[in-house]
Amino acid sequence: MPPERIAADFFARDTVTVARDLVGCVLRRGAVSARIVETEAYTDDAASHFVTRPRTAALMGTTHGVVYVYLIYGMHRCLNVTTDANGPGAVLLRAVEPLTGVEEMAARRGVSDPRRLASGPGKLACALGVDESLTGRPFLGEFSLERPSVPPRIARGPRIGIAKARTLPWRFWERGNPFVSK
DNA sequence: TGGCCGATATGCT
DNA sequence: GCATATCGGCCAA
Repeated sequence: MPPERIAADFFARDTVTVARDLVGCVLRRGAVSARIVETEAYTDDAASHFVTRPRTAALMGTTHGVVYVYLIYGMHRCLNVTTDANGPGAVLLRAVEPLTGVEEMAARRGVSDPRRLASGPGKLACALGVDESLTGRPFLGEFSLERPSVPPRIARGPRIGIAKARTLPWRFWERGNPFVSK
């Protein structure tokens, strides 16, 4: 039985549900494939770019299944996919476990330790060769996604690196997976 | 383990 | 003009 390929309506659903369901999915881009092990949901909460960057993150409110990439700290990029056909939302991809194309990711990152290739949002975007030029493109035009063959053990807790809305448990990760960010 | 700091787009005063 | 940001690498201790 072949793995189930995800279609665009996957992203039309509630943002927190999409964030949870993305954990364990296999992400592909060219020769690179990787298992998503950590995500975060952002909607219209106080930490969301839909609120703090209403102009640049407007596509959170007008689209779903679209890539949103932003620059942070002047040098790191973060990869998001917009969600929810009925309201603003996006999911931040925070960490992946490399499966194939490891040399390509290592070359982009300048490190070889697999655990350091994509165990954080900035590292992930770098390893996948993602930059701001992808913003606005259909996510499934740039990547493909497959559902997990076996359901992952998912944990949840507060999001990382934010000052506001710190109590919302909208970070999801695969429990025990060593490729989750620290 | 903890502290420091880079390098820049964005939004606010 | 200024403070800040969904971070990560390096270094001292």
